[in-house]
Amino acid sequence: MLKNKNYTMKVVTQRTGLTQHTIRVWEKRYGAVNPERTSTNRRLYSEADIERLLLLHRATAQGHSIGRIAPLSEEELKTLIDEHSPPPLVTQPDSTSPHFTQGDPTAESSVQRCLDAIAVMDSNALTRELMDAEIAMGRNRLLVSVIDPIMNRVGQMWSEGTLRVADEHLATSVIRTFLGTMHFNNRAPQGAPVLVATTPAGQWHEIGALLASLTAQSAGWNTLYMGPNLPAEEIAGAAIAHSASAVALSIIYPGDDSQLSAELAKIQRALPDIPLLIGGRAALHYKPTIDEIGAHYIGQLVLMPELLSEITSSNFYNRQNIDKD
Amino acid sequence: MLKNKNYTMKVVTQRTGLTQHTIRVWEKRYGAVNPERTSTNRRLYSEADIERLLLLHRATAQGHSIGRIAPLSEEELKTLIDEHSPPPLVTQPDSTSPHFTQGDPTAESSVQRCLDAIAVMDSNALTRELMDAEIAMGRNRLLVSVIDPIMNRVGQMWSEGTLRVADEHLATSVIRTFLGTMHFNNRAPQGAPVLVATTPAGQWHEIGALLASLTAQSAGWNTLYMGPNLPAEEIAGAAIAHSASAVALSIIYPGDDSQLSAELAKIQRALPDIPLLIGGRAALHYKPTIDEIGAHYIGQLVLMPELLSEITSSNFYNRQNIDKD
DNA sequence: AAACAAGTGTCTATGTTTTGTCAACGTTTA
DNA sequence: TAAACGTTGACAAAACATAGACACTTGTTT
Repeated sequence: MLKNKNYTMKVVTQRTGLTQHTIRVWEKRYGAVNPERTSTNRRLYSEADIERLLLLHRATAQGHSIGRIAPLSEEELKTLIDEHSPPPLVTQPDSTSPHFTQGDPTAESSVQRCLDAIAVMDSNALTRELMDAEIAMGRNRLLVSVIDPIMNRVGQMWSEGTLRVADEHLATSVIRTFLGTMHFNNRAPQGAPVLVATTPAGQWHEIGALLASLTAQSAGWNTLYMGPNLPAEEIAGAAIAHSASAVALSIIYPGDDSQLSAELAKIQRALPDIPLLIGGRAALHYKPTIDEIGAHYIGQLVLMPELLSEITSSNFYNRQNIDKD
Repeated sequence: MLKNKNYTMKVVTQRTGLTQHTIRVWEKRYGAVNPERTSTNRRLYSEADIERLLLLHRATAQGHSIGRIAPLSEEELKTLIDEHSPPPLVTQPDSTSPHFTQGDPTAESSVQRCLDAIAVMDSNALTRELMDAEIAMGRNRLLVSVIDPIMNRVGQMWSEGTLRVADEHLATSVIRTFLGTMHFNNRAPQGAPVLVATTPAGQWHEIGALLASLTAQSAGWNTLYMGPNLPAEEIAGAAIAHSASAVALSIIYPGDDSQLSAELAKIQRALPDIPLLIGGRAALHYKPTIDEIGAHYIGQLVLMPELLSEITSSNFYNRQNIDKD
């Protein structure tokens, strides 16, 4: 059951992103929550109160008016928020289109503010914006609708020459830190399946692997993030040592094709029974290799949860050629 | 049963980061701990007491009120702290380092616990240990006496083959994240000198540059960390754009000598008036180049603050003399 | 289109509670 | 004797609470 821990005002503001004033006025005007009080009249919030305020914050951030949604139950709030976020459509990065995430104005404006911060090289502002976005829209949408688009956009601008290399590096570094911090909360459920996430030798960009690891975490997996540029033997060794149920690799840079293909093949050969998930911007270049060794290509991050649940549900053992129904 | 070693007040203040006053008042007002007493009324704290105070300190730093959490058990405190995911780390008043410690048993045991965590690939334990160490010994000592030694030791064990590559990667990744999070608290004093910290092209290991950046931060500088592997033109461009007073580079991997030497020379040529600080494990390999282009070699992280203060005092532009001490 | 009303977040003013710090002064330790 | 430790009482800053005013947006009515 829920332990009735009591949280003070300050903690609630930190966890919900709302101000003291707003929280009190929501209570007074709309009865949004009914916290306990101490003998000296201080408010004491429960875990459920915080959860509820967080949901209300997200819903209002999506444009709903607090007066209408304050009486709703938490279930209703959740469906309300889910209805609004319609991401799981494949949006091919049309190189001519400036619009990336259509249909999600909250995320879109957040992405824009992040790009602005990157443009002026204000790493603190970027971090702040990411933290706000996480509170306002939750982990999944942050990953799929904010960070993934930002990285795509940055990569695109970099290849166009619109963005300085230094900007790209700064952004990558800040986001790397942010994802690493998110990653720390690895609430390990005991019997959960394990995913090993990393980057094969020669591939130094970590963001993709971190995104994969975090996505798997919120799908209930236990993940082991190993950092970038890991040789095949080490990847295989770690996967075996931790009885991984899957291995995720990110490939960003289309380097020496033959060498990387050989690495991939070596990994799969060492782990014949473990599904290998391969994604990242340059993964498409290696599609033939991926198909040949029976690995799984992940074109978009949004598609990953589905694949993960397939792995856990079915006995997905060494089925090399799965022809979809 | 463990022999309860008894610690004096002074030790406890050092290890918890709390003041004498606070510790006593927590005991008196909230019964936070109940230390033994000597026959002459001096307090004697056990290891468990210190642990408990450490937890309380961290929880209060996250916004919980001491009066409310003081009665909680240590288990409850731990879960309370863990629930708080993305907090900016505690800003430690680390100005309390007048004497440099030679033996430093606190730091040594902390290093040992970190290495243990690395050996079993427990990234959460490693992170926790680093957080404890930051609180217990402050930022400066954490960097100089814990993290720097860990990285040296890991590098050494890696080259000896005592440590698996996977371990080394995991440790690097966790520490990278930790340092990145520390880096976020960049309170910018307006007129402070600016340091650009990065890694030249071909050098992918970030830890050294991050350490340099953080060291400069606690010396009062405003720093711009740019991530690894930055081409010479970009380094120069960033330094000029932000009117940097110095540029710090970390070199870990002794790669293609001629190419890196050329990069270094190019950087110094583009920035004739800006001091170039070069450190890292492999920096010694490039000593001739460093001397030739007039850059500064930093053999040890501890030596950096001195060099920084020399730079500020000599540059000393539009600043009036200080007549008060 | 203009005017009005309601909804909503923020701010100020004022009072109470909580909490860290300090001064004063006595005792123990090195 | 100087430094470290102890107790007590007092104080100031921070955190929290309430009430009311204000500005801004939104939606409705005239």
